[in-house]
Amino acid sequence: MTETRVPIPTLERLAIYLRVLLDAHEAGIQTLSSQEMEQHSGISAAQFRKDLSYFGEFGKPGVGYSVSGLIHCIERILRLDEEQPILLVGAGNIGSALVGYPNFRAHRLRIAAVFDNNFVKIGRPFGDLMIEDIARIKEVNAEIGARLGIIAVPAHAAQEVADLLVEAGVTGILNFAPTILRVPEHVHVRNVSFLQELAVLSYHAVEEALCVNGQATRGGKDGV
Amino acid sequence: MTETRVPIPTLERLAIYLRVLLDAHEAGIQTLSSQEMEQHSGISAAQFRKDLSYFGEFGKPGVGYSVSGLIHCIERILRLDEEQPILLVGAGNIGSALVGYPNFRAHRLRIAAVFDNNFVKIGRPFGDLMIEDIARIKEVNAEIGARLGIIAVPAHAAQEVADLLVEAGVTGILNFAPTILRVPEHVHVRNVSFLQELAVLSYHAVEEALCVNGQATRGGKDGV
DNA sequence: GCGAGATTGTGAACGAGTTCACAAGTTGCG
DNA sequence: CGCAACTTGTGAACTCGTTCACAATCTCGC
Repeated sequence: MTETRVPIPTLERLAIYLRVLLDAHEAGIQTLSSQEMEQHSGISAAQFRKDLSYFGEFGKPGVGYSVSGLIHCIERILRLDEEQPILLVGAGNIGSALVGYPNFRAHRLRIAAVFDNNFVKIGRPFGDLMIEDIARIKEVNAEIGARLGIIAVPAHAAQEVADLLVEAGVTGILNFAPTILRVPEHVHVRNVSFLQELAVLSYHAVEEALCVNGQATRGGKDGV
Repeated sequence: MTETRVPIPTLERLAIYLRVLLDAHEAGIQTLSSQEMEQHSGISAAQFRKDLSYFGEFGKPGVGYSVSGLIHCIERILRLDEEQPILLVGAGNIGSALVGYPNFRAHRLRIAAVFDNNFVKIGRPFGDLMIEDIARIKEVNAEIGARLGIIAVPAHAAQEVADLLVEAGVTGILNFAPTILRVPEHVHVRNVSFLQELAVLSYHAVEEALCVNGQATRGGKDGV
């Protein structure tokens, strides 16, 4: 148990490995080598071994990794070995998609409560939950004890919601609003931005199109 | 992947700069220094200048950057200077959230068509579009000419949809399905995975909780 | 017009994360 | 048992992106 800092990319990949392992388990496969993981995940065998080495030794030389054993280990590492309750703020389009997202269950993630500030929405059903008043978030989380929160509100309200989540005891925030959140040192934020993703693709997609035409890749007008 | 002269993190940040600039423009600010950008974006001034330096010189020493001028330049770099049509595949929860996402317009991204394979859904209205048969995607895109596609279907159907998108002429894919897509060399894929993001947060959130019992916390900046 | 103050653009130093390469461990078979 | 075929775990080399530091450039006030 060497207490080295784990790179964030490593954590991101752990989730990918876990998905591949769950698929393999489903398919009845009992053992997997790093080589096979490379084929299924697109991540190099060396990278896979290195990533795991941050946490310990899980494989057997000459054999590979026990699928069910490694599933268990990664789940423990990612704290997915027991149910993680999540607070969702924002009962709009994105919130709606999230409560209906079927893949959470396999990772023991569960949206435990939904909040909004729109008094028309408060009290209405949302998935199999009921929309609660954002003003009651601290009170509600005193019972739930969630450490994770999701912000799915318009940008102008995001910072205020973040403050409320932190106050309610949340230490990890998944932010769908296009804003930089300011949070205390001990709180972690990850942003999901469709626009950002599409912008990067937009750059490449058209770049590719220009390359195909044998044109210069910079500055010129694209011929119609 | 093709040769990447510009680092991908740089492209991701360009989208952030653009957002800050649009806000500043809205607020009537006409000039911005890299220092001020740092305060608004959380990205270091040096990083900001370095990022821009990949594409040319946009600022004036002693003054800073013209807000409207830089907006225009970044839009051109990201190919957001004229409307980008997008094909959306999957008229489920996520697709629904996407067509209702209000922030696309500011970036001139427009979902131009929605496809599904469920014959019950085909022909029904979806936002201000009508759901079309996935079988007709190539035919439809012959008119639209979209280079970007979004996959918002269950994992088991994602690869098939990717193949269809590529065949229809798409060169950039935003993938919401938890699967590794295999695509030709010239096609770029970006994956959006709620589970992955939450898994990373889960690790940190509980880690923090454990650290509270005696250990110092370590500040982490998350990419945006 | 000129010096003071501000800010950019960028080569160079640095560092985090990836890839490499190989010793050490495991299995199976003759 | 001993050798051949595999596979892991990991220090070391390397790559790529970030940070630093400073010359060059620009504006403003006097």
